[in-house]
Amino acid sequence: MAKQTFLNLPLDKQERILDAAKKEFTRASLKDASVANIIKDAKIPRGSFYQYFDDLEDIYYYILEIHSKDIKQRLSKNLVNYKGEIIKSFIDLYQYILIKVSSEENELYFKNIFLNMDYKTERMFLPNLEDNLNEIIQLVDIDKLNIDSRLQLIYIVEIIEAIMMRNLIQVFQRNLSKEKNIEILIKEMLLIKDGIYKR
Amino acid sequence: MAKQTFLNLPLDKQERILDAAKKEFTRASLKDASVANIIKDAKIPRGSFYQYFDDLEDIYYYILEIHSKDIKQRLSKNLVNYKGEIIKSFIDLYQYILIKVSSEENELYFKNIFLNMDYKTERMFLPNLEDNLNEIIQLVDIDKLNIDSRLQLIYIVEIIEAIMMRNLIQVFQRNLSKEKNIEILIKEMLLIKDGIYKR
DNA sequence: AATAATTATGACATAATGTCATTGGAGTGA
DNA sequence: TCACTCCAATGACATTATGTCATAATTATT
Repeated sequence: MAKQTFLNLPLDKQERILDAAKKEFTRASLKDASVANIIKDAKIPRGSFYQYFDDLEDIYYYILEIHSKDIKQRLSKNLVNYKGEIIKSFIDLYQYILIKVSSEENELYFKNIFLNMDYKTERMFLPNLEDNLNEIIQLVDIDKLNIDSRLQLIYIVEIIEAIMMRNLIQVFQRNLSKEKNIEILIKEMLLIKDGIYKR
Repeated sequence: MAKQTFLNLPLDKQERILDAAKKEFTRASLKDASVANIIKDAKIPRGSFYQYFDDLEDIYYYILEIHSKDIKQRLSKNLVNYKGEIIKSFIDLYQYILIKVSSEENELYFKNIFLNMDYKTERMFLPNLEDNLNEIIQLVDIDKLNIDSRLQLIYIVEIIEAIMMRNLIQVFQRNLSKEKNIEILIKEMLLIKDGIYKR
């Protein structure tokens, strides 16, 4: 995940390389992108690239992490603000993500990311077990939830995140408005909140 | 999706090629697999391969479809057998898939498929909007469901399939027993059936 | 037997990957 | 000032892959 050599570089050079890589990942999926295009654009020799990163994947996930760092933080904040209300916290998180991925500067980059989404990329992008999810679930108010133990919160979070990801992909696949897209997300959230079977 | 030339081939030759390809996709992900290995194993010249398939992806999805054809059919059958009961139908489908993907001959192949799962592959593998899902949702009994229109069934099916896929991936990621895995799936299904919030 | 249609073949042009030996330069200590 | 150390920079290279294409071989059709 970015070798020390890269991190030692002057910031403007780092930025030049990351910009070139982001440009390439805006043009093509991870599968179709090439190191050649990145180094040409960033004006660095081929050997240097491999001094900085293991390979394409390495820089791909490095850049993605830069863009998703605040998403992971936002969830904890929401849980505090909404007093452990999990559904509200995730709906707010979704709106936050939606604004972020459809911002002028990032839209085409994210379009490419989401149209080629795989499970590994998803794990990098959303809060997950490997990072701070364990701390996060401590913040959830489970009194109103239909579970026997805090452990089962994992199931709920996974379901919610699956729903979020699917709806995000729809943004770029269909040409729905942001409003309509959020409307559907909220409908689905309520569906699993109250149950898909009638009370 | 497999050119006519391939389909004209004698069946044993077709099979030889498909076997070689499946072997390669058991060894490596779509990203890491190579045409070279397939043609070496199948003992056909390079040119022939490209007479039969557009490229690696082409044969990858062709093989996957062979293995998922009956899964898609099974869902309709279940809906008939279970009189439109959607949750029961999907739980049965899950058990059917689980047996299939962990069968002696297919286990390592599917392990590779699932550990490298992406959304495109998922759409190929599970019943989806593009194929007969529209007919399928006609079979669902929506009287007990918490929706206003049959259209919204799509949301429910998507949520259920997302849950299924995540649990299938777990089979190969963690080393859970099949029994424990199904137990968790059923728990999650009941969770969304009754709602994640207490009644 | 002649001709048409289809399939088989492997050499080739092209492009990509990751490595490595060497060069260059900045900082340090004597 | 010099020698030395430590990184960073560099691009040629071996290797491996892709997809194409002209031609040969085989099979079908008349």
